[in-house]
Amino acid sequence: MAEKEPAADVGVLRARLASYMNRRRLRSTAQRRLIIDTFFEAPSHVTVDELYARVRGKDQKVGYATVYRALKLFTECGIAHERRFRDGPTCYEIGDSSGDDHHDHLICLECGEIVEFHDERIEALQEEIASKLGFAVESHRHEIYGACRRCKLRR
Amino acid sequence: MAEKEPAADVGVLRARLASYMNRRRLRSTAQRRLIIDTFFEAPSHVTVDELYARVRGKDQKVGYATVYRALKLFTECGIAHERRFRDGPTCYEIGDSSGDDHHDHLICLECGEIVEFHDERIEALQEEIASKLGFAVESHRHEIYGACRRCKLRR
DNA sequence: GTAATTGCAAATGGTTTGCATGTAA
DNA sequence: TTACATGCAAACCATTTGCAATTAC
Repeated sequence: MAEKEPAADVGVLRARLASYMNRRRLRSTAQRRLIIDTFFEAPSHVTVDELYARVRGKDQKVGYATVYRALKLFTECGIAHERRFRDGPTCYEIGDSSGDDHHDHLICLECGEIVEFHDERIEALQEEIASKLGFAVESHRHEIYGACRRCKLRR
Repeated sequence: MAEKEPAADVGVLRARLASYMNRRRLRSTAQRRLIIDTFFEAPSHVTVDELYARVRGKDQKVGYATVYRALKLFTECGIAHERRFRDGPTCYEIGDSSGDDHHDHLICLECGEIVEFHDERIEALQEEIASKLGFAVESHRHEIYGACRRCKLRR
């Protein structure tokens, strides 16, 4: 898994966070700056523990709760998304800068690799099914579990 | 939500449980019989708390852990399935007697109603997407959240 | 009689919160 | 100066487990 893919436009995400914090009169502290920088450097899906470990690697004094609170803040302002796959721990993914970044996930059951996908045909079928059953779709979650290429070959 | 839909063939489910218990030399106790009967009478998706309350309604002495352990047993032998929607509590659904009962869910965000669906076209698209990305599909989870007919009208 | 089962209470694991202290604005 | 933020420990919640007593077989 690459440490850093093209990277959603980090500048836009920083701006969105800044604007949200401004509106709410929240403060820019050393810890928050450290956590946000660390979050952007990390792989696109991190657990709280992983992020906490990375943050602690740079500053031993940051508390666990602070990382939790920061991730909650990032989630609220839309620069991060909470994901809970299977029974695994909650992980956070860096949000797309467009603000409309819906996608679904393929998860490798062996190595944990996560690949994103988006397919309009499936989206359309969902709408069709929902309306047939009388539902108005608001959101959805679609996860496919299996073995990634590498793990398939390894066997 | 109906208390009881046509009901997956309860007899078959009971037989599957019995056979599983036989194989493992597990015992038929009053508590287990009570819990299984209560589970079959309940709506098709119940949380542990709901089931526990129903069981307690019939026998004050049954412990919480016993209900948990029974549900774990039902899940292991395939007559029940664990589902975790959104952040809500884990709920258990009565398994289909056929043993091959894959389906996905539409969940009403207002009243919690759960409707099941299955669509071969989506299944096929999943396979297509996965194989394009090098994955061998093992299972999936697909949940659509929105407003059910009744809740849409109520607004 | 032996091993599985139960009920209780205590332990667990992940997450949140209260509060005194620290600090950005 | 005055909220907001932090770090810690304690609280929380859902779930699991250890154990002595009970019960099915």
